[in-house]
Amino acid sequence: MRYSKEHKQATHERLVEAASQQFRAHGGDGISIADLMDELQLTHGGFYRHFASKEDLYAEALTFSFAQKLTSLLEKVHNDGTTPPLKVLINQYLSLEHCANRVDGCPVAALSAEIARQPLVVRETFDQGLRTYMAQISPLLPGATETERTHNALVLFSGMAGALSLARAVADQALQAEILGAARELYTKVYCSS
Amino acid sequence: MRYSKEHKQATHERLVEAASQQFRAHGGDGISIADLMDELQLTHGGFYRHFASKEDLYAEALTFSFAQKLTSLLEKVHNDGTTPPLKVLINQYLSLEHCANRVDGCPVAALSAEIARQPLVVRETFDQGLRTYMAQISPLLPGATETERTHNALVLFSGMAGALSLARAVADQALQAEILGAARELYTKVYCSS
DNA sequence: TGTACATCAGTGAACGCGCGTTCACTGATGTAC
DNA sequence: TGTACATCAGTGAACGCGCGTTCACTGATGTAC
Repeated sequence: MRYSKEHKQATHERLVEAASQQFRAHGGDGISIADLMDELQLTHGGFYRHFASKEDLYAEALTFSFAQKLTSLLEKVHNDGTTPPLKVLINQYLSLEHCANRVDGCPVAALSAEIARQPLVVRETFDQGLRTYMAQISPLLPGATETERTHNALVLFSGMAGALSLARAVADQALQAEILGAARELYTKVYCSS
Repeated sequence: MRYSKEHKQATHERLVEAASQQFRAHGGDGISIADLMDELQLTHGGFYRHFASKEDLYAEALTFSFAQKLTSLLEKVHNDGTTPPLKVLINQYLSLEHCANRVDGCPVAALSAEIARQPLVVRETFDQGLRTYMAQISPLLPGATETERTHNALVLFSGMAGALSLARAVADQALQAEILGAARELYTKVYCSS
């Protein structure tokens, strides 16, 4: 073989990571396979040695996005010893920084609307990613039972994703900050009061 | 003239309404001008007698979507004399019916993610639509000042839009109902307890 | 009132472009002998 | 150890398709005389 086994795997992973970022930033229709391959300094023809279709890549990239965002969120939670974990999480999710960086942002905020229109395979991948996401977050939430904590996590995250998505859509920067601030305030009050 | 003045206006309005529904259901890239014109039983060439570009139509359709959704939400609020207005609003917004009917759904839930990637003109139209939307809804919300009520409206609506969008994305119907139910419960508790 | 002309919403072919996907080919390296 | 062959990640031209947009044209009706 021209390339080692590790080389193929590495290219595959680089593709998934690049796609994960570009899909979050521009949506599934917002970047072409040629653009992605360009980013890795490859030509578009080679794409199909790694994936059966663009949809295939989209699904893999989605899983990657969930995992990456989860890691980055929890990392900052653990690095802050003084502030309550959930408060760190909320402040980080609803920050101007997260709002500006769609590339590394939460896939729920960036993609849930378009995923509703995707084929079943993609939507099932989404379910799986969401469930893992929620399972890792729910321990930080109030609630007597796991069901209750998961429900709280689902509502908090869908709510924050909605606020983030709205803030990103809005043209007026003052309104953008207002949305994020108001959401931060309310979710902190509701979930961090205990 | 071949057609009366009213005829042109009528075609224009039919186009905006059809586009408003199709954009909400399929996203801005999800339907073509030819599809839209087909729906009105016209040919695609005539489109440019009514709009300078697809983007132009998108902006007009967005304004229409806000107005239509606002009307339909408030209508049901006023038709229910017994239940508290805000509770009617929440139950309606987070219903399985709204979840299933993207065509007549809230533009925030369907389009905010993609509007973040639209040109400034469209985003400014979105701002305007959102402000009107919020101004009409805020009187139903708790809060001592108008600012406080508007903040509450922004957080409630972005939160509900996020929950709706997530429920639509999810493949598992049980999870879908769980998300809507949990969100209904929390928002009712938080905003309707007074 | 009747006639010639102007208007313009709508028609449908055409253009240019980008996209997802296919395919014959390349050539460095692994493997068989 | 050295040589011939097989492999397959990556190349780049090509295909077919759908899309937004343009444009010369149509023809029913409004308007000028």
